[in-house]
Amino acid sequence: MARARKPVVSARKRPQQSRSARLVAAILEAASRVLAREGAYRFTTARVAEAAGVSVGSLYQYFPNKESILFRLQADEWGQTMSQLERILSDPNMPAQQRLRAAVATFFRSECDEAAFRSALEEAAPLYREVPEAKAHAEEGRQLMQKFMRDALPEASVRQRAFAADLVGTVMSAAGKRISVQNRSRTEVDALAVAIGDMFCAYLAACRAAK
Amino acid sequence: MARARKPVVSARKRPQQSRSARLVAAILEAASRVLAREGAYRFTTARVAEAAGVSVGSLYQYFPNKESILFRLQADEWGQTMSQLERILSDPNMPAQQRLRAAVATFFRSECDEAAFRSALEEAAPLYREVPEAKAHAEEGRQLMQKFMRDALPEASVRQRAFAADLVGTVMSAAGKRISVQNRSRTEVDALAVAIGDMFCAYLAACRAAK
DNA sequence: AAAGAATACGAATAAAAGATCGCATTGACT
DNA sequence: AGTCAATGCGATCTTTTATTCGTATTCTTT
Repeated sequence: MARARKPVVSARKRPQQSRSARLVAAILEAASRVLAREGAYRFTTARVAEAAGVSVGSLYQYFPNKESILFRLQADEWGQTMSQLERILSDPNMPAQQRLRAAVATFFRSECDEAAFRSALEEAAPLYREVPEAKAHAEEGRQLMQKFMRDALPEASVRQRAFAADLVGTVMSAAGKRISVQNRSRTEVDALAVAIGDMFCAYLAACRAAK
Repeated sequence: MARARKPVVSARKRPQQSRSARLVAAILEAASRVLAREGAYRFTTARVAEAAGVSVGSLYQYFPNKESILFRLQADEWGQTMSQLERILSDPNMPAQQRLRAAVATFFRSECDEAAFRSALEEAAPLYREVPEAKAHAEEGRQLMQKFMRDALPEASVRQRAFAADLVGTVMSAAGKRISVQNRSRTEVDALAVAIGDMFCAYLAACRAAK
């Protein structure tokens, strides 16, 4: 499963004038359209440039390679999702269980709403998964879930909490991605979100009871 | 996310002599090695032919295109996994809950044991997902899980059983795939399998109780 | 061993894709 | 207006990839 070259995704040049900032924005917007429409295997710099109404050369002024565009899309998406989930999972005005249910529902709904884009981004993951920045994201997600578990399983050991966080995080993320691939109706997705939220809560309740 | 050409994976020619049967076997074995080693994006007919010690031309005698090789690998894998799960989930000597736990454990373990191959096969899914044969597989999986639910939720309506089957099937399959990507230790995977089995059982118990 | 079918070969073709570079254009600043 | 840096362009080069086709080899059957 080894990818050949060492991965580079850091920006080649920083846009300084407003037109170049607009250009970068146009590229990213076009890239997400191309990705959603064509899928990861047909995502090419030429197609992105054309969709953005820009030349390939301009594209390569600000992105060192096509992986860096994909990674950028992923990073932006990740940032939004994470801040959303962080807000929900840390909300002090709700009991932990309710927060978890809300997080699942929100996450699933966002996966469903942009299903084509999200599932193509997942398809493209092998192209950027190896870069260090991507691993940092995964770590960030783990942290967030562990922090939540301090509220959900206050009596549990650190080790137990880490395990529960891993379990819930893995299942939630994997199921969410799967849902984006299957592109289902909102109704179905909402029902699954409720059921999976219930499952998590039942699991956590059992953990607390086993104490 | 549209794939361009209409997909064809049916065999071009049937091997008649023993040497050609061996050739096809060598190609498939080499293909799984290449896929595991290089990943889906670097899976090429040239690399497969070389790994098999065979010429590209020979490869194209029996496979119409590279997608058909990937699909064949997937179909073989699927067949094995399905018959394994079918045996476990239909075992009349075990209570339903225990069967489900065993199924999860077996599935996760198999995903873990050939992690590189399985996760690359998943990466390659967009290349063959559209062919009708692949959809038949998904349907087969659904049927199996619904059949199991007749034992697990005997009092439930068909609709409820279908939903439970969908939920359990989706989560199990998605989590299993995710696990193959993360390539974890057997110990970790077994622990996750137990926990997810517990979650499913708790969910089913709750379904029965809600009756 | 001769003949015909099956099989294997791999150089060759064509298409696609990634990335670059020299030149043209634009903007900022004096 | 003039100058210089930043920006934008797209033809072009190189590599990779999928697939084919004419020919050589091997098997089977007589």
